[in-house]
Amino acid sequence: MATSTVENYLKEILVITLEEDVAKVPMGQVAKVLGVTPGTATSMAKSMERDGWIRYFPRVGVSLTKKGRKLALSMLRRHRLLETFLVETLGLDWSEIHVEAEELEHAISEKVLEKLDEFLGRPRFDPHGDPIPSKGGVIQQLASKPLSEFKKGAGVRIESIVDQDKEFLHFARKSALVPGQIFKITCKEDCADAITLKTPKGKILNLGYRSAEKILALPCEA
Amino acid sequence: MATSTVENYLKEILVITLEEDVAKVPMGQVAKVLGVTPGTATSMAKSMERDGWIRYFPRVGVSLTKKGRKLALSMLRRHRLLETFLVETLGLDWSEIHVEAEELEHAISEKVLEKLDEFLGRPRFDPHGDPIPSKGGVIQQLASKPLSEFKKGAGVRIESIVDQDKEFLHFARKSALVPGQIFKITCKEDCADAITLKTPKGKILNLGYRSAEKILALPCEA
DNA sequence: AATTATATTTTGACAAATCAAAATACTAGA
DNA sequence: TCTAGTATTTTGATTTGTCAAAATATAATT
Repeated sequence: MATSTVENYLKEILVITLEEDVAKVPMGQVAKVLGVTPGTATSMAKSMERDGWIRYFPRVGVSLTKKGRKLALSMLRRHRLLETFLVETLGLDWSEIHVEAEELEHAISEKVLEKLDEFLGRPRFDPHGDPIPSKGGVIQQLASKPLSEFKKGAGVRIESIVDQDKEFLHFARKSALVPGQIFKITCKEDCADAITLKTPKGKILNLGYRSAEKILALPCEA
Repeated sequence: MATSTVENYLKEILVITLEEDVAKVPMGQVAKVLGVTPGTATSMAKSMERDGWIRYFPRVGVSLTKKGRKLALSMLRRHRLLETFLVETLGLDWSEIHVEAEELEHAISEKVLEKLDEFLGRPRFDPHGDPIPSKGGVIQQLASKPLSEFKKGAGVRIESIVDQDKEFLHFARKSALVPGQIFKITCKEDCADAITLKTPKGKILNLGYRSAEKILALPCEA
């Protein structure tokens, strides 16, 4: 049985692996996302390798074993289903759910999770627009990319907000930068690092690249 | 901040205090309900006293401080609200909810709990019939007593099932021994340690004292 | 009261998860 | 290639919660 610390390490390693599409995650990054010192991450890596959760390549990084990936996916499923529940059923604020789900995901059993999934109508995406892994551990990976990487004139559908910062999320929602929302990129100026979006209704929105990089979107017919 | 181990100790000490109406809970009993060795309970008692959760009387037992009682009541509230949610909303089986709530109660925040309470319509009793402490920490204590302590001819209303054993709960439900159900005690034989109940509809049920002790009831007009 | 039984406490040990700070290895620039 | 800077690992220490087994205190029985 994995402790909830181990579950956290696994989940974060998986998320980085998926998001950055890398094979091995360096220890520094692991330490950073988990908020521990590098030394702690190293010693955890060793004990997790001992228990068969990950492979540890000294001075290079870690990757998930089959067993580790399975549990990591299960944690991600829990996390995202719980976020969905917190928003859809209990009406919590978008910006609060991450922290809450972070705690609950370690306490909810498979059985309760299944009931919850059923109760929610087996959603495929969480409120941030991220895909919810299936019970069997299949995760639908979308080829979404940051808003800043689209070309002028492109139609986009917001997929997810990378930055979980409370204030940023608040701003995003105020500006209709929510998963599912469709925009057209009407203007893009690399030198000024500015991008201009337009909703189908004609509403205009200006973003700097720093913000545009935090918003993932899919190409779509505008 | 209390660890979830401390939360468990506090909750169990409170439950014993309420159920047995005693001032101090001996260490042996603490150890037993928490499933640890007596030595562990003693050392926990010391550190919990150090942190102001309980008062520890060597060779006698422990009692809750104001601060400890407050947290214990909050844990009990969490536990019972969660049990209610698991049964009412997710449709889990009566016999499964205790274990599940035991985990979730440490992970759910005040904020989520409030939303859940609202969602459930602010219930006052959990599925076992036990009172749910209010947000302010008020718990409605009923003068219920074991079925075995009523006299022949008495009318009783089942209040709760003490034994959380899966099989016993199953049996209880099958036999209509559920909170709210009304019976009349038609026969009671101390020597044979047997008790006979009758529902208003005339259905007959025989119980040994061992079982009858596990079922709490209130006197009522039969 | 003396002995036996039971409950509680002590002691010494352990695993998990962490930190700070020193040591080491790697990388990139000059 | 050498050096300076960065990333990683080691080392030694700490806290929490636990156990087993020995020691001690209290209660019960004869």
